[in-house]
Amino acid sequence: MASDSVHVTLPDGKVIDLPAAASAYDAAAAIGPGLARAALAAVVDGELVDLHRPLPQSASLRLITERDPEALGLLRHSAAHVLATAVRRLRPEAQIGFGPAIEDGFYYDFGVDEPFTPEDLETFEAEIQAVIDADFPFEREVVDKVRARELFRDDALKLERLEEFADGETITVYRDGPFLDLCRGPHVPSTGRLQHVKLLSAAGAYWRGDETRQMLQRIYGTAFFKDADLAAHLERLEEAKKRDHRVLGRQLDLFAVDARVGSGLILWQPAGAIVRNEIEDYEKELILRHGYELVYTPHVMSERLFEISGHLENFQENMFGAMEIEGARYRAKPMNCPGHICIYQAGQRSYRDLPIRYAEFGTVYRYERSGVLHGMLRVRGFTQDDAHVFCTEDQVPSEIEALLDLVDEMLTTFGYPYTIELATRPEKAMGSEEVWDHAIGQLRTVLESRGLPFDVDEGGGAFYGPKLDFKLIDAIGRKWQGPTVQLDFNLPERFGMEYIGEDNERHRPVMLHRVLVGSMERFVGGLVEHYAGAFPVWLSPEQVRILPISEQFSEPASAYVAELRSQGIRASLHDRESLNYRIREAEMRKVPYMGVMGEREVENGTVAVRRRGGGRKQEVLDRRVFADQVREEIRTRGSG
RNA sequence: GCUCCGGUAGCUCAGUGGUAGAGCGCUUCCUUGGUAAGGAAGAGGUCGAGGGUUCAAUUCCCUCCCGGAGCUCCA
Repeated sequence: MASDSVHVTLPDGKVIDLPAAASAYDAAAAIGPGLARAALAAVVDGELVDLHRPLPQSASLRLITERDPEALGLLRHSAAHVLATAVRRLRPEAQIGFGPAIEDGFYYDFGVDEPFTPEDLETFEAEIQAVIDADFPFEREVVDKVRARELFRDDALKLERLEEFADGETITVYRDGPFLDLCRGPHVPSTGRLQHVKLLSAAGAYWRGDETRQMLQRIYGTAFFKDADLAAHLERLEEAKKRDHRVLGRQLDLFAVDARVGSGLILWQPAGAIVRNEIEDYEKELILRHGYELVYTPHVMSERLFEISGHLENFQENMFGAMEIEGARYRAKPMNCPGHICIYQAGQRSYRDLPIRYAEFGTVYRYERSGVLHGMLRVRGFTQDDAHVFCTEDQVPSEIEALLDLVDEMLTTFGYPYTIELATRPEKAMGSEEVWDHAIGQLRTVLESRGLPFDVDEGGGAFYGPKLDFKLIDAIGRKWQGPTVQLDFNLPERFGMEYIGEDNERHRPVMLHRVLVGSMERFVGGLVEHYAGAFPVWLSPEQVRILPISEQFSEPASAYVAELRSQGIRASLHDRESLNYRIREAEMRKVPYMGVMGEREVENGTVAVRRRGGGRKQEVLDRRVFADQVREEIRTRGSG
């Protein structure tokens, strides 16, 4: 065996020997021609690298094919380069920014004088195909800073990035055909490996995300290995569009906005108000059972309160401006916590009283920049299902545990799987690092002791404390902001909160902020998309619609509607137009149950029940049996 | 807030330098129907607001308001 040969260890433990300077591709070829064709890149000693990179003398090797989880990101990153290649061919003057792979695709930022149009995207797509057909190899080159400056002498944005490299740090560039980019890599072997690339949209994006910097034009796209996967992805986008809560909100008369009311302020129509009220009723029942007490606090409060709380100092840019009454300044509250603290301080508290758990559906107002407003999901006025737990430091872990139970029970009711994130100290924060570290440690300990998996969101905490964020996963796999639990050692300090301990001394309580749904507006907006407007029966604005075959049967039908209503079921009568028409109306209105009554039913005391989305299938039931079934479904908050 | 795109009937949208159309919805009438649109007639619009250019502006220009795709931020 020659001393300069290469030994690679494969995942299955098998060792193969190759000539010096052999690449992962050579290894693949040695294993079989099929693998050599399929290989896209390799993981060598744990690092993802190009397929044609020479291997070290001794290495562990795993070949990456399109079946591996790393493959899509790799493909899309290469697709971004192919996009830039195409754009540069057609627009040589375009400055190149960054072009990474992102969750569902990739983007590339360009500095151009004129923004791109939809027609431009079509032209670029055609050129992308040409670049793919040309099958340019992706070639990696290691360069020094001097050489890199020379290569990118006309690319101001790349030069700026270049200066951030430390002296001696490895700088790599990638070339595919005519295009050269400063890039860490790795890439697929050649542009021909890209097959199914689709450009999706173009929009402005600040250079490096900094609004004081130049605005670039970002092109978003996606890429897949299989045409069917691309088609499925585009279908998912269509599906998301169909579920858009703004569209369904209008169709189902759930909520409205009105320029006369103002941007980012929601008008809840009766149907939407029912959904919201059901959630609030459910949650009240839930939290009262879990030892909470309901409180109410004003919407407008003296500005001095927010000086004490620190909101004026830390949150002012998100607050509505002050209003002046008799020389005193008032503010719309941006959070409910100061009010709840004042209620705590309305009396002397003993350790025997703790934990105290105050809950309020508290409406808050926050200034949000106009560009971020979005339907019900991002607004300027919203109602939080807010609660604050005041307890001793010793009680924190058990309170967190109780909250984890509460969150789990609620999210299960709505059919949301979820993930947990632990968010740590942000740059702008109150309180010492020791206090923060201690608080973060407590949250971490509880999660770990329960064996719950979680991610860490560095710097994602609120200014007054670390938090646990729950992310919901909806019916089409998207993530939503869910419950949050925030630990706060700071506000009790600022307000000088106290309780009398067992030792008859004054002690400072710890405070937990928590929301379950977060904002009623956002949560209901999210639910609309989650259920695609077809709410489960307990949440449906209209639960049963009774359709007499003809007006001849309106009277018994109307009597049955009254009977259902008297049992607490939201039922209505629709007796105009043809039956076909009314069935269609009810289906489009997403009413969960339609009850048809004609001669047969009237004679037999039955109702022909058709389920939403169930087509012509019907079930003839005794009227009382049907009412009982619906009531039971409502009572158990079934997800049907 | 910034870049770009848009705002015409309640909704979805077409259209034009000479003050406007469709479908759905709404109203009325006819139809009395067995599981996703029965038929007819009618009402409904200062073409987002203000200013400018023009003999004439919904149409062209400017400013503002509102919405959308993003950037940044976030419950």
